[in-house]
Amino acid sequence: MTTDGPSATTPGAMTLRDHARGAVRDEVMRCAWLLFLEHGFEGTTVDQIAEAAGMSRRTFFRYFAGKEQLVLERLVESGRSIADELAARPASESAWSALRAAFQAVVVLQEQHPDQARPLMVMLRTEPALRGSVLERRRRWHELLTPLVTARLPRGRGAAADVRAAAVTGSALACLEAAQDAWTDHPGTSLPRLLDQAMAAVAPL
Amino acid sequence: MTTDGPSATTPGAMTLRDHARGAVRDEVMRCAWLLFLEHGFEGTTVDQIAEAAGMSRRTFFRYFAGKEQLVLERLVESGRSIADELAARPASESAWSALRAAFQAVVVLQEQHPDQARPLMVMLRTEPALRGSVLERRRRWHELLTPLVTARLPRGRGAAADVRAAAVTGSALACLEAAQDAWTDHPGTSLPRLLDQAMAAVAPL
DNA sequence: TCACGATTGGCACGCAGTGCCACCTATGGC
DNA sequence: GCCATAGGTGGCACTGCGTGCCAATCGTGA
Repeated sequence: MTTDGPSATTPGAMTLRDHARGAVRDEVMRCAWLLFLEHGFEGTTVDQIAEAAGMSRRTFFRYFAGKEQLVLERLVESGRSIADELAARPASESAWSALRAAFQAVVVLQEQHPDQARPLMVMLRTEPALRGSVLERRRRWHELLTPLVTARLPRGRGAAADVRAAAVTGSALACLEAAQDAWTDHPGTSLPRLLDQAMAAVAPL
Repeated sequence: MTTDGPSATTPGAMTLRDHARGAVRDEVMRCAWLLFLEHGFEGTTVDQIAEAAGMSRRTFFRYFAGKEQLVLERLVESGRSIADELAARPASESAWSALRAAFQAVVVLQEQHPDQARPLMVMLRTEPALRGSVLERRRRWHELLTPLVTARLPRGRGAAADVRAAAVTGSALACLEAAQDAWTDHPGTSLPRLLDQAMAAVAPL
């Protein structure tokens, strides 16, 4: 019994239980989100979430490893899509340009649903307890993307190869964050445009 | 009564109490560090730290806002020094080069005391509870450095100016982290050299 | 109908952090 | 010397998160 959802080892085998489990998870996240919007993240207790979702506190912890997981869940999903996009870019493309292109799907998705994305962004920066989750997301995306970036960099040996790919990946993610922050602060701006400006300010696209 | 140490509003007025308070804080941090090395961060309880330092649990929380603070303390200090170095660089220097130079002091200091720095780095990456602290440090450094970086960038207007400075600062910090990570993983490497490689891989120095 | 596994909920922990209050101690005025 | 005051200290109780354990329950198949 894990809290990771449908077993990742057998992706094709979605049993009836897995579907039910997924539905329950979605419902809990929906209830929790409403409470977060009303009372904030810290101001909402697990007991309240469990009650709103119609389950006991103990059962809640069988579906989610913790309260943070409710927020983290949404963030980590996009990482896979970025990695897929990056892998699909032509091999001739530079790492920086490929990363910019790989971010496009996430950025567009975010801009299409500002009513969902903006409150989330605000909450992530407002609530101190959630700052760890942001780093966690960043870390996982970094882990996912770094090997793909390595392939697009001139060959190096030893620690030099590692550090370059990590630096490029981390910088790109920093640009993404900067763009998202600016977009959150300045309503009416275009997120893809901000991302272009951010990444162009660091290295030529 | 705060937990921020000597009152920041009157930096010159170090009363006798402030000195005593500082000494106690140092001693608690020393005791805590020994326990962290032995049992890990999560494996050490506040009660153990308080007992080792010869005070009650309640009193501990009057000196530190929480257990994380014991680790965070050491990290945030360096931020001021980086900001000072950056402000002291010639105005003609590019933002990227100035940032590289501003990191030098911290990087050299870290390399001079690997026996202290390495376990800290390892702990920061190993303990999930400390990941939030890392982000917190990063965030504060970012806040400190961004305005200084803005001055070294070509003029922009509105959100464009903000996002560029934030992106450049964030990228530089990402390079620093990448270099520190590689240095932690590969004993015997030169941290300043790794930082050069990291930053050069993103933008020309 | 029975047996089996999975889910659930309740209970009791341990740990972090906080508010409140009583105690002690150092300092200064009388 | 005596007392008043302020600040440090410790104890107690409380909320909240997260976990281990166990009994009750539900669904499924034999």
